[in-house]
Amino acid sequence: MPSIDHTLSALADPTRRAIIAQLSTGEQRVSDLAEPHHMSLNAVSKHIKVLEEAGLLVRRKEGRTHYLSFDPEGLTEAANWIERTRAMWFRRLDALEAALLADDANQEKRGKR
Amino acid sequence: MPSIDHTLSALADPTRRAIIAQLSTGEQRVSDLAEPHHMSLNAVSKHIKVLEEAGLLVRRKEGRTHYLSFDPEGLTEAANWIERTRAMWFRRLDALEAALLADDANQEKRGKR
DNA sequence: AAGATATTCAACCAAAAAGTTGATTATTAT
DNA sequence: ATAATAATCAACTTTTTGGTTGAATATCTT
Repeated sequence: MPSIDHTLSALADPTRRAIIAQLSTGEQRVSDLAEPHHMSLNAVSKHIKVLEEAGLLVRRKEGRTHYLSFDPEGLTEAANWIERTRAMWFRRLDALEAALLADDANQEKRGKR
Repeated sequence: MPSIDHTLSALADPTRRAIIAQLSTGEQRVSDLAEPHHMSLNAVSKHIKVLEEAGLLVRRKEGRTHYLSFDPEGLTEAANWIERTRAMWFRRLDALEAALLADDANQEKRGKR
């Protein structure tokens, strides 16, 4: 069970986000994923491992080659946290607005009196 | 201009997410934010700085005390990245499904022949 | 003017992250 | 059987991170 900590820190690295983007067209081998990045194959292999442990990638082995694909399920917890946080904020804003409106109404009354 | 890297790695720390949660009820002083965490005030002060630099918090100084509040705007870039990524995946799934349906149709034809 | 309070700055430390190179394991091709 | 290919493992280095303590700065209170 990958935690939200893992997911978010996995996503915080640009190379890893690039790898995810590379998988938009479907599964890719480790070497294919590594090719565009100017760093060793080993380094990319490690990035893949991090993404995998974060639940963002799944690996399918076929002989000596490993095929990686993106698992969107890995994103949901993080996405939910962000949306919840925004929502809590908008509730706050709404409350504020309501308070302002109530105040306006009071002003109105006082003005008419 | 805080990058998405900054935002995501800021959010990857549980203490920092907790701080954001603490701000759901409105602005708080540094010491108030620090109080529930079992670590030094200095440590929390640093976490706040990280969140601030990531564009997730804003600081208002009033005399010697600093009031922090959450800035939901800081979340949008990260939220967009995640949503875009999910969307790109669902497009892929849709394409796949379409292909399968087309295949089914072919099977159907062949069956009837 | 002193002292208390709110906060940051600076220097340090230990652990984790991101990269490297070299060796190892498995699998496939000649 | 040998050699080539696909990938990981292991050991090491450098940088970054998350924490500490102690000193400094700024403001408020008496």
